[in-house]
Amino acid sequence: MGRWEPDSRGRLEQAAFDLFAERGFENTTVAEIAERAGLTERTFFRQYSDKREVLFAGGSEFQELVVSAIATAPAWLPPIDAVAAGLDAAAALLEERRAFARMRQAIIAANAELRERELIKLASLSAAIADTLRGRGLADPAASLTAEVAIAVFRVAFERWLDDGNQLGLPQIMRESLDELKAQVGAPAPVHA
Amino acid sequence: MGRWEPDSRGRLEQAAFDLFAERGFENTTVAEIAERAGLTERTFFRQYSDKREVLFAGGSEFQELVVSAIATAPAWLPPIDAVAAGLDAAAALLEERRAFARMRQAIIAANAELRERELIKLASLSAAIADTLRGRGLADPAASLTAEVAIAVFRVAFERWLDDGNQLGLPQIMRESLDELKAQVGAPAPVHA
DNA sequence: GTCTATAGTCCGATAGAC
DNA sequence: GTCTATCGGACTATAGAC
Repeated sequence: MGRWEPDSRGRLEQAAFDLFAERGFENTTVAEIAERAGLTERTFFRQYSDKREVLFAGGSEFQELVVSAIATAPAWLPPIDAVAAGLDAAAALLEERRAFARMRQAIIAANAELRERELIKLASLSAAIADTLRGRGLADPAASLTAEVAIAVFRVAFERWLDDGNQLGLPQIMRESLDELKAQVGAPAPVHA
Repeated sequence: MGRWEPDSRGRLEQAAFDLFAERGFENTTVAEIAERAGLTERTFFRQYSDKREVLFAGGSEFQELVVSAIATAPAWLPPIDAVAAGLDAAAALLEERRAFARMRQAIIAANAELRERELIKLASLSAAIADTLRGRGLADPAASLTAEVAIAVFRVAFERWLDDGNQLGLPQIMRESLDELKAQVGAPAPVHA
């Protein structure tokens, strides 16, 4: 046991999440978050590069899960199907945390700065996926494009899953979205005169 | 003629661009931009919601160009090909401003906040494209997915065009990227045991 | 056009763990 | 001793309020 209460990170994240949910991101100061966690502003900034980052702390584990699912998919799978395996892994994880995911997404949707931060996290995930695909022997630009497609499917499916009173599970929505995309992209180009 | 020098927006944009290029985004204060443009800090913030926005002022015309190209594409074109027409229009515009585009992209790439802002502008473009596709009668989620694919192709092609000593023109790189994506997504899924 | 709150940085001090 | 985590206060620039 140290001089201080343990798990300062967890306390900061919990406090931030609660306050953002209660009164919104911009009506919450870092000082208030720190105070609720029994810490100081200075400690907050030592743990998180900025105020937004506290909401995205879990992202790196998520990224590792997706990347490792793609990396360990059978070598004979075409890239788009390896990527589908990554989406399955992501879907399985999120499926268990639907209530939390919805609250978190509501906080993010309500604030432009948070939406920006979310996009850059997805871009980072896309870059990591592209890297993994290159590791499977896929050259650029195919690797980057396939990774972007994965993110597109994820984003659209995730939103549909949270949105309405959708009865379907996320894994299934993911697969349907990927099929829909294949249908669109594969549409035969008509012959012009 | 008014009491002040004309074109305060243009002067602010020029001053900001020059200063960002010289010493970087974060080493430039809004006060310095305003001073170089012969205006005050207050005037800057009346024109632009924040310091980053001055670099993205031209974005709305770009968006309108792309959207109108998609909207006016022949109705019998499948969505993915209508979107390709939009990419052609974008490519033609940028092709003429390669030097400017490269400098601007270098400024953006050097700063995380600017990269975030760029991503949200692309997300807004994606939403506008999806809207246009829905106007052509394409239902969701196909409209959103196709729009995301368009952005993915644009992003990858644009980067390749600026990157190396690439001799190819942007329109051609765009088309090649779209074909590459079609090849990846259309790859037949193998049959498992 | 002035005034102010907040984000975020920098320097240093402190106190336990190892 | 070294390492690491906390706290304190002063400071600048952004951005919004008045």
